[in-house]
Amino acid sequence: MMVTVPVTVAGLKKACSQCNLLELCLPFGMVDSDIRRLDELVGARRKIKRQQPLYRTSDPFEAIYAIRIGSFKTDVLLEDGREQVTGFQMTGEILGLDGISTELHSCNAIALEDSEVCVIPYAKLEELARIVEGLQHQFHKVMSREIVRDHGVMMLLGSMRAEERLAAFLLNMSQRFTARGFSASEFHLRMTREEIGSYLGLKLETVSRAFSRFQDEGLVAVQQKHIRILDDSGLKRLIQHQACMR
Amino acid sequence: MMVTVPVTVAGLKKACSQCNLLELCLPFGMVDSDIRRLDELVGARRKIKRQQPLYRTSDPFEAIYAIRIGSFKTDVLLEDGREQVTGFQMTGEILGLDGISTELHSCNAIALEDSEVCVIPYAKLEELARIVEGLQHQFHKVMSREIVRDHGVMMLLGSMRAEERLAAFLLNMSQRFTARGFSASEFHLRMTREEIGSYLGLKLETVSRAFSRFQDEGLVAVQQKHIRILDDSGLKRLIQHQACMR
DNA sequence: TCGCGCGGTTGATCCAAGTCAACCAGAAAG
DNA sequence: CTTTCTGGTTGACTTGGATCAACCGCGCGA
Repeated sequence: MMVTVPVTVAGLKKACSQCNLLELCLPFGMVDSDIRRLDELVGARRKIKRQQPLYRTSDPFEAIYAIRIGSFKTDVLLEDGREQVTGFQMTGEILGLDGISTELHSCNAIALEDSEVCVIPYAKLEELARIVEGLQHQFHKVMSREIVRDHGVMMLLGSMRAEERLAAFLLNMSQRFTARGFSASEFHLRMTREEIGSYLGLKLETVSRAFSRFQDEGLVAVQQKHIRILDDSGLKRLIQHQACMR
Repeated sequence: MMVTVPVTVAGLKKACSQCNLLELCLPFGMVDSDIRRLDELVGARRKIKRQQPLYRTSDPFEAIYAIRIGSFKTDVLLEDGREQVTGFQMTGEILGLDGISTELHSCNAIALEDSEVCVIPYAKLEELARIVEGLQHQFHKVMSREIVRDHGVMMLLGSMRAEERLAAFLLNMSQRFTARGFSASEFHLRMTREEIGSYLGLKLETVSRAFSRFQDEGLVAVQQKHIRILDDSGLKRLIQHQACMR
């Protein structure tokens, strides 16, 4: 059943220049005068309720989205129902880049909690990027960063064992929470064990067991979705521990 | 030991407009008049001998590369020596996009055979993309396509079993050879079993065994690197066969 | 307040892929 | 022509993570 998602066509100017997500989002690294020109770019904001899609596979592509509030997962589905979570996105991160290539979205973007995004109409973005050099450059960096991130996930999926994957995941989350001004050592995961498992190429039981083992070893304190990292360097060591076996 | 790679600073104009790779490469979908403007973009060509790097992790990023002749692999290395092959690239495909985000390359690009690339200085590309709308759009599509491709690999690594991964790999190679005017059913792989394994998140023995099983089942004829696909739809079926188990 | 259901944990067992090891074939070097 | 080396195949055995199943506990709605 298709639910129409409320669209706030707020005539709000100053979308970017007054946003405190600046240094995490598309405008990062742009000069103030250029950022002011971005304000005209963000046409509207859109609220997405928990578990609802921002877009779905094969939806026509018209815009990319900057997360203002909340968080998302992206996933691809195989015909037989298998799901692969391809990423988790937090405030300031950009969603929808997958759609540019075919002008259809190639994955689903689902809100992990009640969220809000800035809608950036793609045609407008290209137009403005031709005029504002800083925007062009930043946009390319955002896409490139996504490619680099994906390579990291491939490394994770292709070459690491279960505990290494989870350790890498936790350190990555910690680092991203830090960048947003939250605690590096204590945070709340928005996704289920199953979603973490899908992202890491593991079953939820394996994720759960790895969490328990980390807890036993005093690396983290886990209470459901609430995580406290007790031994950051222990987790880091875990990722490279293979070194001694070669 | 660092080997200086020969750089042909050919003053050859008409780089793109006379290239028969057109419809596979960056200019795909651009109008003729725009393509002619691309000619000034391709500064030089560069030959890379088999096994030699086009660029390496943490090399400064200055240009992206279009493959004219030959093929490459890209990989990332972990401190402990583990290698993850992140992709195999053929003629017309673009290398180096990973470098835009940090202005340092984040992977190694190694020639699988004696190869030649067109060097596209990145600063020049951005400049021209601001003027030539078609170029801008194409370039974005190329980056987006890379992101979508990466998501496919994640699906492969995260959710598929060994034989499914190899089947998907073979079908993908077949499809890309076809696009280049070669036979869809008979081709020569340029990479070793170990490289295929690294790409697919498997050990070379597992790759070898899967090849043998495919051969036994009459799906393909394998003779070292020479592959003949005998039952294309059998391979396709294999990828989705999980459906019946749900 | 109680009961229900979803998400999470834990245990027992199984199996796909990894590991280790021997061997083979073709290409390159002497 | 023989030797060597690299890449590939195959077999025997091991193992990490999947599977199956029971159970727990928190949060929510009646």
